[in-house]
Amino acid sequence: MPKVTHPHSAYATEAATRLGQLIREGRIERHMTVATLAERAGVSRGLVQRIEAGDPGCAIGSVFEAAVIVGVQLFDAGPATMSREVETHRQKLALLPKAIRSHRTEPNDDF
Amino acid sequence: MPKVTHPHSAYATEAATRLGQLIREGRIERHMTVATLAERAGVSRGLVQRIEAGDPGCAIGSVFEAAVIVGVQLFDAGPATMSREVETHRQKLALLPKAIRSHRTEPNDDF
DNA sequence: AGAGAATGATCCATAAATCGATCACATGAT
DNA sequence: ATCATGTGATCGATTTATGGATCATTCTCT
Repeated sequence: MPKVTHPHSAYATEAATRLGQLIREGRIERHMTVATLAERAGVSRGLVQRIEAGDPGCAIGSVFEAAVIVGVQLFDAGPATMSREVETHRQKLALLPKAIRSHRTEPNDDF
Repeated sequence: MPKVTHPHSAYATEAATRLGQLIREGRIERHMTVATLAERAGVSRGLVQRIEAGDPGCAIGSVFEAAVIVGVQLFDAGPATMSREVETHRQKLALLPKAIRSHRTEPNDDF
């Protein structure tokens, strides 16, 4: 009996695809070869190909690294402001509850 | 001699951290437990913890899946528009060159 | 049209991620 | 203060991703 694996939602899958597109687009704009991008990112050429294809199994660190190199902006924060952004939210998170108390009700979905 | 692995750039690392923050924030806002999010995303509780901690080794599909569930928007496209976005850019990419000719010059970085 | 290079796919070996269970501790409600 | 439970960490076993090599094809430039 084959093991059942949980499929990803369409949105998650498409988001990975979209990021792959952005990376490929950025790479081509910069006249960069797949092999060159791979070397710069410190990964193999095959992995860059899977990243650009939107393979959901790729490590997020490798994908983001490739994105940075070809100039893809992540979460509305450029390389200059990302640090500050993280620090700001570290404080915001400190104010939130550390543990969630089960109300035995359905999780709140309306935001 | 230990094998040398390529470290990620600060920006890539911080982007993973930032996404983890967004996910944790979204989860807490919805009064969702780590275990509940894990179950909904089809991954283990331990993996959700690593995702929220910003571990760069996590599969991008699992991270995005968790993000979707707690309502984190990815690449300026909500669940309703992501499909169209991908399709639009598929055509745009088709117009770009399929292979990059090495000019024997430095890759173009100014964008 | 021809040559050289980039791309994409595949295979195997190895490194790494993920799971499931378990434990100690922190947290929030009563 | 007490108690139930969420959280975070760790361990071994297993699945999976990744690297490196190779091959066929497609593309770009001359």
